[in-house]
Amino acid sequence: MPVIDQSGMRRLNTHAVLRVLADTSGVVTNAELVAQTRLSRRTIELILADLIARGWVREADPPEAAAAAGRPKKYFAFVADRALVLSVMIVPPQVGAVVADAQGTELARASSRLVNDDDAAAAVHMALAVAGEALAASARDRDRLAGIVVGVSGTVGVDGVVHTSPVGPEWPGKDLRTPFQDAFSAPTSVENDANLVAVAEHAFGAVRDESTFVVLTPGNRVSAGVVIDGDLYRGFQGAAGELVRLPVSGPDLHEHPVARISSPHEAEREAARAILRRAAAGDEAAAALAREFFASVARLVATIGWVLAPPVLVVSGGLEGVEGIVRTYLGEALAALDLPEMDVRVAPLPRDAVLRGGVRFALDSLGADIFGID
Amino acid sequence: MPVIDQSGMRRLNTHAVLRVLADTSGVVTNAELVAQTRLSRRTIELILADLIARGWVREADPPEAAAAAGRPKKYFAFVADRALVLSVMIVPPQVGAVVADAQGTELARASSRLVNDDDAAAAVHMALAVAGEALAASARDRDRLAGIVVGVSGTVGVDGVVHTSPVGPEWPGKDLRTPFQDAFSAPTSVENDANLVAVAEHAFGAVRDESTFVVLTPGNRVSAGVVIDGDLYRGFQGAAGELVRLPVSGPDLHEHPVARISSPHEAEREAARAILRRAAAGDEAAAALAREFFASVARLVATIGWVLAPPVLVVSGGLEGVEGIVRTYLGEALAALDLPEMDVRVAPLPRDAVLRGGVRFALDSLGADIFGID
DNA sequence: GCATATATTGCTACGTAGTCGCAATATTGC
DNA sequence: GCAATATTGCGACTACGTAGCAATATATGC
Repeated sequence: MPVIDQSGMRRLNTHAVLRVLADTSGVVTNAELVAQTRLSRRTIELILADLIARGWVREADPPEAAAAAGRPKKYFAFVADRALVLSVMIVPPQVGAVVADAQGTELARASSRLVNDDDAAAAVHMALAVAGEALAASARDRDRLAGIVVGVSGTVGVDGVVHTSPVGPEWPGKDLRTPFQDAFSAPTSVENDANLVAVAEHAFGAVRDESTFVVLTPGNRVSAGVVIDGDLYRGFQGAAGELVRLPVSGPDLHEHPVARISSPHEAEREAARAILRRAAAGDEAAAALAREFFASVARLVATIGWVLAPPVLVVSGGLEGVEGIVRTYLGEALAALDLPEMDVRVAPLPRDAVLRGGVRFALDSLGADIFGID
Repeated sequence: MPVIDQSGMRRLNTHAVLRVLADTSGVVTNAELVAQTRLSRRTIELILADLIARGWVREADPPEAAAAAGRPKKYFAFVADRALVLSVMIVPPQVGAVVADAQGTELARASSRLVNDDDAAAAVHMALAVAGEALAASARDRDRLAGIVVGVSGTVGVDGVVHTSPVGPEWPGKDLRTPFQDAFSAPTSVENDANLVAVAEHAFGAVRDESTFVVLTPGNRVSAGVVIDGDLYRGFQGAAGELVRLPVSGPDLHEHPVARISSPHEAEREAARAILRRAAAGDEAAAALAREFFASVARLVATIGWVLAPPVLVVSGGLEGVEGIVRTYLGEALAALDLPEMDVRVAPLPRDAVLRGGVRFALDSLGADIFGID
């Protein structure tokens, strides 16, 4: 049980004020902060004075057409770029990086492509370069960097070491935390890319309204991101949701033509989508493939359902433009199975899901640390 | 984000002191409380004075042979029975109740047997009577009752209404919360019995050292209790871990003779155990049955493993006296499968697991409420 | 039995943080 | 310009935790 003294109380209340500021886009007044924090105006004033001194808040000009009788309000604005986060993606053949401020606003990005998926050292080297590029492009002081998140295919331990990888044999055992931590001197965490997709679906995707859900990306890169009460659940060695080796998938599903729907290679995704479009257009051979594939996806959904019973399950992946077809075939396949009550949603990946999820995750996991509190 | 003022700070610190007191069996001194809470002695003194006035603490006699140079210490004792919890179990044909104090010490118990498993109304009636009996036997003031937990077979919504039941068709739809809440006027929650077993394994069973684990009770009453970061995970409508309808179980597993190992009827459990003992003694027919059953259990373990990757999975159930045999057969079956890294433990049910788990769960879920704080 | 050593208590003084409320102030509307 | 008004600025107050000194109750040595 935590105990608290006056200075701890002040830290807590300062954090609450900063949270409100960070969640507000424009300028705020004293009165708004009082209403949202339930602290007295005097306390808000004192905390704001402190935050201004520490560079987190600045007095702002009143917005247009904000004139009323009485003494005019003071307006304050959050200095969002006083702290930055870096979100890096290493999903061969793609490498990317985004720099965002403490509000999650993207300030800069950079990306590149790898020539050889399995060359882990080259991939890390490229990712470091791309991250440096994005940081330079943000034109912000590097020592404002408060945290780094690296999203990568495969399972990763809390120590940032890749445990298993669908990419190639050179990846397991690779430490992805240290290079970034050393290069940019900021606390770094490494996460499975599907987990970051789940965070993205939560923050700006199909489950904005939920706090417990599973995001399933079916296909030859099948995996699931599990969020429970708003927190990612990783499992031991990050292996939660690693459904590739689940017996129900069916032994040769990974070779299935439609399974390429979740490939990181756009050409393969497009080939899979083409099959679905042909199926929808009446091609019987394509329809048979689709039924076969989604019967297997449905078995996965049922398995997750009976083990975890998430209120909501999102089927996400390379579904741009074929959501309707997916919904139809998956719905048919699900109807044939015994399922617990749950809301199965089909959604395309939010744009830049891994990188944007990484930004969100970095901000969430840094918590109060991003403000330099406790 | 929570804000806090001085009175909130005092409540928090009072709670911390109460927690230390509740976790301590004997008497404590001022100095011990200072060391454990990191509050100043003065603050401890003031909080203790308040707690004495409110009846939670009394000054106690010094323990034997506690004489040393200097002014003698003051000793304080926690008045554990200032608040009580009631743990009720309705697992036909068994009904039971335990009354415990705020430290979880059992003060009284009562139990009975039902004649007809499926008569839900009679079962509730009986459970209310048994609970009243236990309360009377505790010889404590009834208005000290701070919370009630009812453990029942099947899935239960957060509203205390049975959702699905392995017992019989009369159970789904039955509201189990209201009768107890009304009869004893205390906040009541209804939980799946396997979940309470998981809590018991955590508190005094095979996973005392873990905070994330799954407790799997295989057999015809197969179900799993999922604990994540120390908290029970229920799933939508309490359906998490409801593995009965999972395809991998195999269609006729529920009829399997060894599956009776988790029956609530002792005679059936004994019959299943007898088969395992015969198998261990060299009976080939029995061994074949055992292999068949544990192959199916192993598939369940693998499924849970790939979905959740719990660091630890406990196989629990009516295993008294046959743990070794179970370990052997399960070990063999697991070796034949592709599993994520996890620690699979075989453990007998802790004695009175459901009722004792219920007591623990009641205390945990009441949190600070049991002390009347916030 | 009395003085001394010692550890703990009882209590006062103090600093910090949140709240309350009054007077000063800057603006609009007439 | 003057009244009306909403907000600021700030002093007074209270609650809580902390620091530290003096009083106190016991054991021990002579």
